Amino acid sequence: MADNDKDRDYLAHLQDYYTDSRRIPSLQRVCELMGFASKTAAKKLLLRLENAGYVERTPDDDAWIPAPRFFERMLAESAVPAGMPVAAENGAEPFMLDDYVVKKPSRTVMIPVKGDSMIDAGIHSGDIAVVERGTGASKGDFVVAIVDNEFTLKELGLERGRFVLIPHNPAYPIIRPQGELEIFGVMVGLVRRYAH
Amino acid sequence: MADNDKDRDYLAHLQDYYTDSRRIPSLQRVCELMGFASKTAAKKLLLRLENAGYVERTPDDDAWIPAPRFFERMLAESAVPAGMPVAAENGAEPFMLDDYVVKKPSRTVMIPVKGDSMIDAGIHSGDIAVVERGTGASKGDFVVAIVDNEFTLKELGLERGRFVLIPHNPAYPIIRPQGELEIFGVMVGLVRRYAH
DNA sequence: TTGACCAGTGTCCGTCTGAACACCTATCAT
DNA sequence: ATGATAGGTGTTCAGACGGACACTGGTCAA
Repeated sequence: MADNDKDRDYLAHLQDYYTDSRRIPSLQRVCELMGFASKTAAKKLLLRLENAGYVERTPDDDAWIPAPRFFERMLAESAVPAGMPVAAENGAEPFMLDDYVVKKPSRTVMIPVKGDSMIDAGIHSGDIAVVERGTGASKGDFVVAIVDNEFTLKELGLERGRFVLIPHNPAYPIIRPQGELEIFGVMVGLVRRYAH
Repeated sequence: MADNDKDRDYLAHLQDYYTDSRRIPSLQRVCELMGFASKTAAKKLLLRLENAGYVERTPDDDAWIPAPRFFERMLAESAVPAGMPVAAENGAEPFMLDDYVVKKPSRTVMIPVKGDSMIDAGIHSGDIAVVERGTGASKGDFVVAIVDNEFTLKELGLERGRFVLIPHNPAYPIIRPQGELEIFGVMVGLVRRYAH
């Protein structure tokens, strides 16, 4: 009932196709992708995947669309490569990147990081900060504040009862806002991409 | 050439449809949605939206798919500073992070980072490395290698014609493998979560 | 006034699509 | 041995789909 090895491979092909084309292909294209000779095979495959929770039908029932599980990735257990590369896939559990880092989608925004004021916290220029708005910030949180009409990512500190913004880079000074400190949101995650 | 008021409204309908069905509807359904009587109107609308960068064709040119601008949302509420950095709202498209960091789903594995040997590169213990397998690694890439039957994340260096593994932490030595260097994959991304 | 432009109409047509059905053939428990 | 099950083939068929084309009616600048 669950997905066997072959279906897993088919699913991988579908996922690759989806990242390129952002849609589930037609039955004919599924045949081309998987090497099927008959559209019936493609349809049965999709039904199997639907049963396993990877794809579903639109509300109007006129097309296939990815279901949440479609975007699962494999999380390896770093401790055990166990020699064989294949084994790494065995010791892996499903993992959803977006769910991992985004808890409140409607209140979450991505903000590119500029500058190196947080470099000592492992936050580089060009990284993307995952920021949750409307959440109460407390001492020690990394927050995106609005200072001088600009976004600033800093650690929220407390100094004699007043909030201050602490950079993680000795070259930058602690910011002590005179008026009210306007906090845009709390940083809940970080995403970085390595070009290569 | 840009979008006028009416097209803006049409786009909103399309976006609503997309959040329900996660696909761009067929020309006929566009007609139903917008109240068109002729499919030609629908097609021309899509062409206009394509021109404005909201939708695009699949690589195989056999269907419409949303383009990046399709997921734009006005961040209008709450006085946003002028010249604010490009903030992509999530909400409508819950899978943006995944797109951002994963290019080849079938070959991508998430591996939790252990230890602080890459701390100077902004990679902390507990972070999750996004690793692409089967991609040729070259000097300067961050790679996951298999050393002593364990995963190791290091920079791939070249030393007198031999590959070496360079940690980004002065407390760790450069690893010079005697035999063949077994490379599991190339690090293409990083995901971190801040508990709060 | 005129003409260009553009959103939208109406219609035709080839083809791509998905549904349905009969059939084949490994695998596997009985 | 023998069914039953399940993945896959081959074929037919109605209709949905998108492309193309001629046309209409507003708007706006010349």
